[in-house]
Amino acid sequence: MALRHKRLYLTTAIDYVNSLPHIGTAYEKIGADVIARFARLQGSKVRFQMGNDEPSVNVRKAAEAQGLDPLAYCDGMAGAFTNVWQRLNISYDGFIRTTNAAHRRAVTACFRSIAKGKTPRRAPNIYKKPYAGWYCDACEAFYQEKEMGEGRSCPTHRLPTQWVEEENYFFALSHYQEWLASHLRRHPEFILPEVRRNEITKLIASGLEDVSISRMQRGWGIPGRFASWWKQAEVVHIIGKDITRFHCVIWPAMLKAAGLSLPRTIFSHGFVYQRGEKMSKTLGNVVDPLQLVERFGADPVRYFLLRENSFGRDADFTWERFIERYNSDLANGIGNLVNRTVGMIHRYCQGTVRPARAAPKGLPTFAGLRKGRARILKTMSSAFAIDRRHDDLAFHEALSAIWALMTDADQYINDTAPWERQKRGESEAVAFVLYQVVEAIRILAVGLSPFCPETAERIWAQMGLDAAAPIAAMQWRHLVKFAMLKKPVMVRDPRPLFPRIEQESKISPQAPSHKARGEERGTMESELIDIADFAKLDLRIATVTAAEQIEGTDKLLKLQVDLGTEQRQLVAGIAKHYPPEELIGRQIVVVANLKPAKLRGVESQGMLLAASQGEQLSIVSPQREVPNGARVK
RNA sequence: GGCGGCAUAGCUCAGUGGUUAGAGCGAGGGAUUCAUAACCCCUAGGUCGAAGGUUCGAUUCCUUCUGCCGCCA
Repeated sequence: MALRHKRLYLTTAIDYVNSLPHIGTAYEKIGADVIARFARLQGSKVRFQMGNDEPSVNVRKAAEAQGLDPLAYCDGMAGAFTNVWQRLNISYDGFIRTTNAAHRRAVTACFRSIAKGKTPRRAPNIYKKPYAGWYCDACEAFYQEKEMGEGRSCPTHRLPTQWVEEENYFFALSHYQEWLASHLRRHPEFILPEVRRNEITKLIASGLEDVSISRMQRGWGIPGRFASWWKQAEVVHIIGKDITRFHCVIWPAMLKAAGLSLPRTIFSHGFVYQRGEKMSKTLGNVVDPLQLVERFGADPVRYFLLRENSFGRDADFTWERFIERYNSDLANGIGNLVNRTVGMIHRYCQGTVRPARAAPKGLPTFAGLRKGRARILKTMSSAFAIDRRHDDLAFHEALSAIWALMTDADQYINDTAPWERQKRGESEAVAFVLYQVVEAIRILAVGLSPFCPETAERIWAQMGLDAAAPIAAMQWRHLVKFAMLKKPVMVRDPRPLFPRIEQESKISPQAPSHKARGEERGTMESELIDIADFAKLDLRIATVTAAEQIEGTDKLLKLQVDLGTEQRQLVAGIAKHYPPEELIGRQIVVVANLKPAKLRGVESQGMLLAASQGEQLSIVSPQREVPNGARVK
């Protein structure tokens, strides 16, 4: 089954608006968006629904803190949220706010039909019962005596709780226990991945208690918790693993009670950690998706999060890995492939790609093209198949299938070396090689389009493929066919899709304007070292006593150096910059406590320091002569 | 405390009851120049968390332990 349906109703959790979306919130929407886009690519009709959950005590407090009316505050947050989603290219069709009149009406109607109905045990779904207990405003929850800390403080906020007595409406969740259990047995794909399903299965088996659904006086607007639940009949619902319980137990039971159909699947995704730690405002390690998008664009962010892990698992965000992925996969990978291909088409084919049938004789065919396409089709189909055989949404596998074809294309180019054929006048062969590579890039772009829609479009435009058909018109089935081009197309000027992130910016990857916000303090600190780290280096002055080129290499020199107390042999990759004789007698700086290593079979007992940038290189020497063995610090 | 999951190369992860346990990234070397110092080729000898057990044989099965994580109490 799974996404083969003609219609897909896809929803995400609705977000609380007491703080701006962070990268974990974005993870959910990005994952859902990829599903939506893939389903559209397969020809399904998709309704992709997101929203904000507005009325709550915390929101009221946040609004008050800013001197705003709650609704005005929520209006502002709704704008802020949708702005982030738009910047991330989340293709939602509807954005609901729980304060919307339409939503209120729907909830009220839903509530009424629940109230009218009976439980499977023929009792009223909703009943009134006085309730009294210790209540925490911040959590909006009651606590048992034993759960609370000293002075009856709330266990999470450590704030004093209050004794509250109120008339409460209860939903008879306990009566739905058997029904839920059997639904789960019959429809294992109702909760995915399996870990989460098992948790819920056990929770249900251990017994369910009725839940209070009213908190009339405490919030503002619509009554309490009930407002969190949607009334819509959905097919696939994407949520975070923290709210599995509510969305997989209480919500389905209420839908059932209201006589509504259930979602086919509730998929519970993982979290995004920052350097293995939970992101939190107190730790100051919250990664702002907007900042990332402003600096790198939406696609690198989307790509990174989806490439690092399958969707059900936790992802970890670190600047190092982000930059690593960006440079190696995006800049050096897809970016460079498109760039070199477009460049060659300009140079060798007057900027024109011509469809061709058969390869000129003597030219190796691009065997990887067929194979790669088949693999992409297969892997992507199963990666998006949300069913019990495919427990997880394996976005990362889909991406690695796409990348495998990309690598093959690079290899094919190197093997056939169009630049050499061009010199030999084999223009027909050159044109055919490039035509096949364009075909590969076309497949890559379509496969990539759910993940990185902007990039797919840019590739499309740069290759001139939009002259044949807009990428939006591309369907999954177009990947099955080879030779889509009917007539020649002109490529545009090559423009790098992803400029490399250079080494320098590694130290502070975030834009300077954001530094002051102090949001990534965790990252900043971890990239600084303290004096003890520096002290680990044993840097010493030495004089070069002998130097010779290592045979069979053009970069390596073998040096003998006098460290004062001992002689050492070093291997240094500076032969292109220094003839051996120029080094003899010169003083250098040596890392004396470096683990020895063998380079081309020659042992190197340390390394010399040199400064380099681009083609320039200079060894580091003391400005005045000092005794050999002198410590550098 | 109960239940469950995980622990594999520097990093992120695949994987299998059996001759030499894999990939990507990083690192080193080579080759090359169409390209964003890129692409391509070669190089990783890792007690497969620890200890026992089952087996002709275990990283892969079982038990215990340790560490981390999740759910629950």
